[in-house]
Amino acid sequence: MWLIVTEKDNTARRIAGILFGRVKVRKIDGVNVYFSQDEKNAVVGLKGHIVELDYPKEYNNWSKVPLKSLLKADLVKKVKARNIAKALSQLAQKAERVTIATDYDREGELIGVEALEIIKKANPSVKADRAKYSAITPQEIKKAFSSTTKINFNLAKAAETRQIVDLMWGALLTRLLSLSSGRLGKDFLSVGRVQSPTLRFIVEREREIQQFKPTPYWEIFAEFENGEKFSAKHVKRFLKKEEAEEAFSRIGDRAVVKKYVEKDVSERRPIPFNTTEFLREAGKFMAPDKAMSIAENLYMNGYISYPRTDNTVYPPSLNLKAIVSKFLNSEFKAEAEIALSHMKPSRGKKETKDHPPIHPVEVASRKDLSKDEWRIYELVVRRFLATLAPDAVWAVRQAEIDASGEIFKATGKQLVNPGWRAIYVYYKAEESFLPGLHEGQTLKVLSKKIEEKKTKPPGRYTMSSIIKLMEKYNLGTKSTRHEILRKLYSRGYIRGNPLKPTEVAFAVIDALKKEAEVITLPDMTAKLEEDMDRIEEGKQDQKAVVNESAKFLEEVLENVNEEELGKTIREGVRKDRVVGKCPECGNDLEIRKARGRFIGCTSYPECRFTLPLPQKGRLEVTARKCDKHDMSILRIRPSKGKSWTFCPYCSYIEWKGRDGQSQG
DNA sequence: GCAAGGTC
Repeated sequence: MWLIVTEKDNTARRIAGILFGRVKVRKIDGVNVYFSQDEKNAVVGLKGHIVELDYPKEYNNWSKVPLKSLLKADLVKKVKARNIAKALSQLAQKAERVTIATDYDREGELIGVEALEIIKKANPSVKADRAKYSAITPQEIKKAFSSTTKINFNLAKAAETRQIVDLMWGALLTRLLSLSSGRLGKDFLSVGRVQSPTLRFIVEREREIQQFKPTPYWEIFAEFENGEKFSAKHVKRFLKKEEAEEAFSRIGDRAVVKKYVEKDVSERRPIPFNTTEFLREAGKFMAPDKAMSIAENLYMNGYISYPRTDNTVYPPSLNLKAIVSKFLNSEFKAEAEIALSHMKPSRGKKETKDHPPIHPVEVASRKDLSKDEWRIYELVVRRFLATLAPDAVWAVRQAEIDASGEIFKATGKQLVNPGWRAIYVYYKAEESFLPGLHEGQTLKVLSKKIEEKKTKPPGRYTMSSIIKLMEKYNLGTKSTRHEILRKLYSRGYIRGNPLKPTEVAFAVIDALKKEAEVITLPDMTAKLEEDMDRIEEGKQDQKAVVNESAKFLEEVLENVNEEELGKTIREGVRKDRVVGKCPECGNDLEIRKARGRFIGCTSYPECRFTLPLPQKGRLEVTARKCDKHDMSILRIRPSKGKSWTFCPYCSYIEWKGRDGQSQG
């Protein structure tokens, strides 16, 4: 038998369809296997990595295992998907040839080799080869399977090295920080090659905001008239009040048009969606992890294409016109017609061969989908149609006006041909008015005003802007970035959106910068990429790369002052428990634990002010404050049901009020 | 109970 192994069930099914025509599906150990009619060929799909690298059981007790021993431990491969491993072993016994047809990239090569190792154990004499394809189309698949190559074990080795290095650094530093600060169990503090640099970006932005000193400046505005009224802004930003006032007083009641231009400016249609762009846009109304899971669902149900892609260029094999035509019989009829009138696809900078940009594949109707699913589906449809539509055209007018030597600028923008904007309705077209003028024309100055403003600190990152930043620095992959963010939330490192780091996050980043700064920098990923390339080329071996990491980490352990490290982190943890100021003595109020949890004053026993707290459910301090009491809003996440938020002081007052009534 | 990477 010829056995073909793909990265996931879905591609197994499609490849079997292309290669065999008619397919017999049978479940082996609960796993779909796609056979040809004569059962001489079979395709089976994995679930990505089916084995996981880990420390042996003896290393499980964090408190008892010396950290140093983690550096010398032999890692083991634990089977994660037991049923798939069993199915592979069974199929292997009947197979004389196995073709690895996982994704054509580094991680895919390792995923394939993992499966091959299980197969070889069951049948050592099986012959193995590799099929490489970059699109699941009949031509491409047939070509790949008629011209298979050798398995690239060096490439798999490179991916495995990444796993070892990530685990080693992650486990050692995670345990070091958690142990020294006493944050054990579910409260542990994680460290990693991707999450820590990401967190550092967030922490450093917050520090910039905290240290920001607003400086005042002055701007001058004026209203002019040539029959029609319009306003304009002085070209200069004044840093001194006196200068602004001098300029202001010079402006008389007449002005002259110095320059005037009218032109049509076209605004390019948006580029096709890759995962990052998609999550960024969905981020306007939905959290990225939710948007991602909905997109996966829509994909599984055949409404949209594969949502994990870096590609922003439609491949020529994609029949765009056929897809657009489907929407002529849908509520997007008008939009589809605009696209069909043009049909010139835009293209982004990134072109990869793995998957096409995200696009709809089937027409859905509103009643087939939940409300959120529909919003995501609609976004994908509108984006797709917009990428094929004509550019938008704006009529732009620009004027420079001289008012007694003071120069003002005014612009008018009017959308004359909406093009793609009629389809992609997520950006508002902001129009502004300027009447037609001509150079040398005299204007009346109707009014003038001077405004004091202040420079503003940079904004916090949002979920979508941080994902964009991660992409820029090559941190994580299209499939993991949103999960890294989720991790930062669940570790209590960040709160809210825009992202606000907690005090623990500050403490963790400060501690890491002092003890092992490389783990907080994107450079580490860059260096690892270089090492992996060299391993793939056969110029570097795994051991050398792993030893280099071990040596560095050993030095960290030798130089670290655990007591001091623990102290800084514990101080951060303490600050995160502070919810506001005590109304009786003005000291910090914090979440405390005695028999149950409650809010108490830090100057206890001098001050005995307390507030009650619900005893059940996970308690979180949110980034928001109550307007009335300047106290942090708290959130309870019950084990079942929806989470809810409250101000501890407000709800205490309310509760006391009700109590008073029942007694009186 | 640790990482990041696949996939669900």
